[in-house]
Amino acid sequence: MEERYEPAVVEKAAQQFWNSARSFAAQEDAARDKYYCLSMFPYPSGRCHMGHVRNYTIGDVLSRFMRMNGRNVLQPMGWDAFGLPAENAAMANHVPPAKWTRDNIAYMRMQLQSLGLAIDWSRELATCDPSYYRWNQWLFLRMLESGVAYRRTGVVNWDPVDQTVLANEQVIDGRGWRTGALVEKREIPMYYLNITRYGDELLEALDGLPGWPERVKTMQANWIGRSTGCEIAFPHADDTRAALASGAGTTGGTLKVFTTRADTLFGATFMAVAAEHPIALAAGARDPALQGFIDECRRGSTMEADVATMEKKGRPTGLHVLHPFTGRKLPVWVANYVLMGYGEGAVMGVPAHDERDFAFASQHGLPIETVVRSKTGAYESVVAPWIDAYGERGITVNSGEFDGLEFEPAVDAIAAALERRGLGRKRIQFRLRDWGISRQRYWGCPIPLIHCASCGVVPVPDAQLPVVLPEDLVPDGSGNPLARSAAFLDCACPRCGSPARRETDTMDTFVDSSWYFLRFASADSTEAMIDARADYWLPVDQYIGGIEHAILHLLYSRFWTRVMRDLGLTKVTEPFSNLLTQGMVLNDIFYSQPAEGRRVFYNPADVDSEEVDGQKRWFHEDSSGKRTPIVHDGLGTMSKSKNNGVDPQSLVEKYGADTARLFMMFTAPPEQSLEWSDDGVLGSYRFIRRLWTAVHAHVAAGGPVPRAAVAGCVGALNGLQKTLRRAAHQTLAKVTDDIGRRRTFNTAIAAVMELLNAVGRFEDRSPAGRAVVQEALEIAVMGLSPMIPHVTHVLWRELGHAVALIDEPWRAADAGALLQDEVVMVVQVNGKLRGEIRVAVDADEATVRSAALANADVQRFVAGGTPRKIVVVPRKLVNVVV
RNA sequence: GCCGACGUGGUGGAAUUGGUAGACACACUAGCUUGAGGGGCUAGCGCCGUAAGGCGUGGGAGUUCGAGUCUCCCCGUCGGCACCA
Repeated sequence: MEERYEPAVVEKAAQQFWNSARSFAAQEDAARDKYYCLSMFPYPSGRCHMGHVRNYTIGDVLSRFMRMNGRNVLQPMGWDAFGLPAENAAMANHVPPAKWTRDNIAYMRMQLQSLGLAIDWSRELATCDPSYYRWNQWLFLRMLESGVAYRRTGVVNWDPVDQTVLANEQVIDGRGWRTGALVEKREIPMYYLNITRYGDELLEALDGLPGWPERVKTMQANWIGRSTGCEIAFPHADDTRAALASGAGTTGGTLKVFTTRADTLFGATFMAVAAEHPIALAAGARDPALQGFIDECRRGSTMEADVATMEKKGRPTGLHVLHPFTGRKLPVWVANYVLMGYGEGAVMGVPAHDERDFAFASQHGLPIETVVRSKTGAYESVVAPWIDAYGERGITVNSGEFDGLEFEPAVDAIAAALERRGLGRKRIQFRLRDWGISRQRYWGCPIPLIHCASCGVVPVPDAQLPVVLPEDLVPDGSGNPLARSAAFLDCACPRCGSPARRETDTMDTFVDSSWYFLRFASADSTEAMIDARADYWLPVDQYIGGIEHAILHLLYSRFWTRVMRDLGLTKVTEPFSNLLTQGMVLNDIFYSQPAEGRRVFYNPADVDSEEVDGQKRWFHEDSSGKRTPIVHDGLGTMSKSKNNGVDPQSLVEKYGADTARLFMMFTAPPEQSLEWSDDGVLGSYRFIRRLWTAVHAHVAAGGPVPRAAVAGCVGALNGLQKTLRRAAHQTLAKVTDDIGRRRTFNTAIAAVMELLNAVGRFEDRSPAGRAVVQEALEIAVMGLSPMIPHVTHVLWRELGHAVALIDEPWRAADAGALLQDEVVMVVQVNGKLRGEIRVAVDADEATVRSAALANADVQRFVAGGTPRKIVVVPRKLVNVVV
């Protein structure tokens, strides 16, 4: 055995063994329990960062652990290969997105392989391969047939200078990121998937997912946001009716709203509608000032966070509706915080009992009328000046025949009365909205439709799938290059044969990632989207990915799997049995903002700082010595777009993959977010080297001790030998529990470090002593092997084993080795630690009490007082209360 | 703004079911080693205090014999908010 640990040599040898033995090629085997372990596939951004190392090492630790525990493990890998960054890179470098993407995949595949992951690479897929995305298209057509997919208009960000649709990420402070032009909202036709149809099921099924973190289930439940409320119709007053009849031509006679607080209906003093609402449009047509306000509302962001934080603005339309019970005329306002896409595009304003309505009414001098009082308090007749809205549920007042009711009876009574008049009813409403999948972008899966002048929108026949995306186009930032590609556009109408045009919109990349986990089970199938092998492997037993996917990706995947189930393609309903949400790896974000054009992000490694008047300033100095002042924008997830990733490659080259893996697993538990720092990498490296040295010293001193010889001397160990053996088996039990149940790899590693420290202090070189050391080293090596598979693979051989470590069964701790005769208990006086006692492990409570009271330190603090109470926690603690 | 989480020594973290706060490491300090460069070993290392002891888990209150852990309020940080993935 080499005395020196050489990571490059060790890692090459181990990887060559696994490759030639095909250790990680997964085969369906009905006789064995399968374990499908999946880490979320990466976007091929160019280079891996430490977040990837964390994600894939966690999956690898679990895969290797489960394999050694007898499971038939599948761990595949693929590439989420469509998306916006490829188009941005294409614009910057004048390279087609396809080439950029495939080059990135090649480099990142090499990086992942250098980490020694136990992956079945024969199942690798990329979502930009026609053999993959043809099934997106195929299923989309099935969804159109079943009505799950449908067409309607939706709102997008429009850059008027580039004449192009912008992603939310490309809108910065309301302006296009390249042009700086004020962004406008624009309504265009799009395709939607009817996820709300599955809203109830997606919500209720969360209870059947015990392997998911509570926080994720809570977030999903809140996102779906099922609420019971009332639809209420406010009849148009004469002025509104007249305006609509002459204006937009809309009739219908009422203004509909949805509310969860029908009990406050009598407190409604105004109505607020979205800028795009028919009443707003009709009023705007007659009032240029109002039209100006409506136009202003059209600008600005479509993002909920922006809408929720922007200044609330509104203007009166001059039109009115009638209260459904009192007939009172209520003014209709246009408000920028009411969005057409949510609910009915209109809300009733109840300032006394809603924060936002209160702020709006206060600002515009609208009446505020109390209709709910608290259950406990007296009637709170609140007169001006108002302090705040009373938003709690209470007892109705000033509500005519509905006075004196609690929340639920009030809602029920009001809903029933509305229904009798034909002006409303109870209704269930979801916060969840249907999923718009159309993207006006090139680098995505083409939507398989054809536009024909005579037949309209015609689906591409299955036999003509896939609609292949041309891979040689280079986007330039203005519009979709597909729309300028005659080779793509021109086709014949499948129905009438006349010349027609292809749809140029592509699909949201969330479509690609909503079913890849199913495809891995039948990755080579050319005949079908998935086949019977999916029923063997699915559901995914352990899914691992960043907490940032807690809602969208996971919800879309749950939805998509149900659609496939309902089409008879799979028996699976829930795709992921257990979910581990990995915490984000954070790093500083730095950018400079030129007077014109887009922000430039700087990697933290390229940023310097100085103190000026006690204030820290950041700057970037280029090779010519020119300094650019830089803004520090806090901490954020490592990403390509923020240019704050740390490439693991230099770490791997310097210390080896095992050190990189060990460090990421040791530095924090997996679910916790982590501020990147490489302090401590060296410590992980030194630990591996200590492990190597310990095995080397043991083997050099007389060779490995065979297993039979170890077993032979267990019955006749002396005290110190027994103690080390107990420590070894306690470590094994803890490592098994920490990996298998708790998923706290950091504490598993710490436990092995302690064991190795104990081995280092153990100086007994007798045959029995060497046998105990052999066993302790085997436990250390096996226990760490899921984390540092390469070095442990080699060390296992050196410890005298012919079978490769990855093919060994995981050992169980010997219960006999764990037994103890005595325990140390701590004694508190009034809750403060005062002493220790040593008692037999099975001592009864009376013995423990008297031992505690007899302790000299305890007596000093009891100081003649009488114990009022003595609390005994068996085998742990005694608390004497004086 | 809304939804979800997190906050413990100089640093990363440990404390698994309400029961010894700081395991295991990093950094630092001192010493040893005639293998100078990220070497090895030993010792020290929460704060105040000579000590006895006191204080201490973002801040404030509460429940309990006992709170890092449970409850309430506040502050800060991170993730998500539907076209980044």
